[in-house]
Amino acid sequence: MDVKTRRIGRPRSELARSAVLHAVDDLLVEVGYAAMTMKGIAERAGVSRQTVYRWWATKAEILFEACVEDALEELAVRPTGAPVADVAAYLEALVRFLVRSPAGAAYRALVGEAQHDAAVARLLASRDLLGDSARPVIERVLGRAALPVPMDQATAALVGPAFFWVLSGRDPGRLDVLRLARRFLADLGVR
Amino acid sequence: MDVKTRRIGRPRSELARSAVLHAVDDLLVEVGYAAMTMKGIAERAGVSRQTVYRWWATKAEILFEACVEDALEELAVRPTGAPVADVAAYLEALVRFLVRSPAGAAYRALVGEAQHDAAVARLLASRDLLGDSARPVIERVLGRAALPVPMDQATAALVGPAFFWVLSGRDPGRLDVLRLARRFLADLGVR
Amino acid sequence: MDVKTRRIGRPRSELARSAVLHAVDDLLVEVGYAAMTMKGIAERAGVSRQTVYRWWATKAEILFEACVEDALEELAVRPTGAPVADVAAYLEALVRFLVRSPAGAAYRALVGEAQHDAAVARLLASRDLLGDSARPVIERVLGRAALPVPMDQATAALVGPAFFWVLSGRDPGRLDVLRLARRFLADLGVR
Amino acid sequence: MDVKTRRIGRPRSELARSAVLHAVDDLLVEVGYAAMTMKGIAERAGVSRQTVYRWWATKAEILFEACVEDALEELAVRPTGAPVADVAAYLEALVRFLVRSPAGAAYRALVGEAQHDAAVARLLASRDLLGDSARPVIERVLGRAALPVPMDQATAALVGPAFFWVLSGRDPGRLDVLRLARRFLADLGVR
DNA sequence: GGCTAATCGAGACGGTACGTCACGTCTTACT
DNA sequence: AGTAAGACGTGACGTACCGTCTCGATTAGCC
Repeated sequence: MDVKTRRIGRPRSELARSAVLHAVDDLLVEVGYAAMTMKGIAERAGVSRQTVYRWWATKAEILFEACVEDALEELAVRPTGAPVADVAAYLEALVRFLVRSPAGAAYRALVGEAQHDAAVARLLASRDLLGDSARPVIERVLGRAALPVPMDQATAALVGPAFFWVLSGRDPGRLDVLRLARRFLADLGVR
Repeated sequence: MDVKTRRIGRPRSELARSAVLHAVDDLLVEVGYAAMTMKGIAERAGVSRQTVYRWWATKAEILFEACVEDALEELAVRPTGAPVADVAAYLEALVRFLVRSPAGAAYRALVGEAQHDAAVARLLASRDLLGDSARPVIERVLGRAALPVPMDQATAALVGPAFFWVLSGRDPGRLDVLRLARRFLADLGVR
Repeated sequence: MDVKTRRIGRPRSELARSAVLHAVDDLLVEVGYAAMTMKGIAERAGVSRQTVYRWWATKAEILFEACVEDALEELAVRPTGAPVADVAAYLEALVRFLVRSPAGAAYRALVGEAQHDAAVARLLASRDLLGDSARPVIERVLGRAALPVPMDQATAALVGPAFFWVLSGRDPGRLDVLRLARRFLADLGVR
Repeated sequence: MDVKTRRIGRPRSELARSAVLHAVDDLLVEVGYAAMTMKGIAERAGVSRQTVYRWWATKAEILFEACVEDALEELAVRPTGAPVADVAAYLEALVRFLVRSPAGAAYRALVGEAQHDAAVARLLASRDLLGDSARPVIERVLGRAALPVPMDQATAALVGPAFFWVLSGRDPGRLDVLRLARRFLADLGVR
């Protein structure tokens, strides 16, 4: 540990930290974002309310910290060599993340909150989880070809339809991932 | 007046109803969704809290009622005869709606809330505002040609990228609407 | 009916009046005074709220009107000829009235309310139910003898102990009515 | 400090406690029992509503806590040596307490409430203020003589007439305290 | 081993909004 | 004019959570 960050006094309890993060994960699934309160998180974590407030200002902050690592992992797909398969696999992982994963539920909750809370919007903007996960897929299928549009336009084209499908409450099973993948590649000029 | 709609007792005050709907519109802009409370709505509307609760169970319900008509109007675009222009105009209207319009702000807030409130999700699902606005555009540019994919897939393809762009907090001015329109039409096989 | 008291318009509904008085009786027993509301009375009587308010200003007024006749009847005792028996019988009737009778419950409720509501106090003062019921008993046992104290002092001496006993929540069965009767008569100088 | 009384967490604010008790005293005099609300008490005491609810469930509980000490003090009379004078002085103190004292007003309000609220009845029964104040007077005038009746019957005989006189709204100035004292002593067989 | 300092738990504090209830008034149509 | 129906503004109810605060207890590094 860095000498500068060494501080006297009782060190922060790693137990308390992880208990809070797990409590948030659990509570999001059990009671939902709206019904999740700082008080409830503290009680569920077996930690005092003061301790929660000492380290996080809002439940959004806790949730964000709790879901970032999981999100990155769940959105990474292994390359197969076939562009269509790669893109389709990514889209499937994306839908699965948004619909099934606790981290995805947290992410959707945060996106929702960001629509009416500027602080949460800033928090989300600090880490473009979906864009960052789409970029390596796009770069891989392009190979050495040039990207005909800016990267963020490309990621929006790739991610957008699935994102809208899920967030507007449509049945995830009915999304035609393969067709979306083909369209996307055709548009990029791949194959 | 219709015999069926004749009711005994004091009739509902149209003044109170519209005052509440306007108050909700104003408050959403001024304080945002999260800080908007039933109490605040009642006070802003100059109406009793009880009256608000008599007719709406949640602020989401009020917001939904307040934004539906505006949304339909703002998302309707006049046909120009040129498919690319029509689609691009629709996308521009969609982005403008989501970003600038009070009704669009309400809609975004509701979509956000729907991510962690099943009742709001049901409310939104009862009226597919974006899908319904996209369908006539798609039908018009198709003319007599057949739609190669189910309509909801097509609307998702059209709406999704712009929807994601806005909800993920990207700069609306940097979205290449024309390119999205061309891609969409190419994919439909139009022209 | 007197020509002078004839009024134009729809005459007062006797059905509504008695329905309200009965509803008050029932509700006092079922839910108690505190939980008895004007709204509840109206609903129980099958009468509109407005009709209740038109004729009575408070639930105390209704209750008073509902209990006066019953009270007078229940507090009247038949003379036996023996002073001690007469007085004891009266005290027993008094305790029974206060403890068991619905009208007595109403009376106790009104006495209670009168302690912190001047209007109810005036209402009760307009009809000295307990004093009026004690007076004939006292006059009878006195016969032609003169009352050595003012009548209200005598009624207080007679009624007071039993009244306190019941209103202070003591067990009614443990009150020694016979002894109270003997003391009272001794003090009056009877026999 | 005693180990048992040591408590973790922030200790209860004595300021808040006494502010509430004083507020209740004041409000009873100013607005009366019925118009006294938990909200009003909190505001008058400069204390949050939650704090009031944390320590007392009803306004009756607050009132009871506020009046017990005062009542005991005001109902204690100094012995003079003369039984008639002692008893008469007690009755005068009793009437003064019930009619003039704020604590007495609180007591009357509670007795009233107890007639239609079982919880208040229990509260009052837990502390027989009037009986407890009468007992020492009775024991003193008795000296070494035996009490010919159970103590509660004796206290009822002593307290009852004055209690009834006041609670039935009669003019306190017209109560013949001296005569009541003489009758009471004669009945006990004193002198 | 004592001192300093930050953390932790517990829980009371003043606030504010919640959703409900009853209040008493009113506006309708009907009788 | 009286009535049933029912919406209206008002305001207290009791609860929940907010974010802050004051405690005592704990746990480290430093002298």
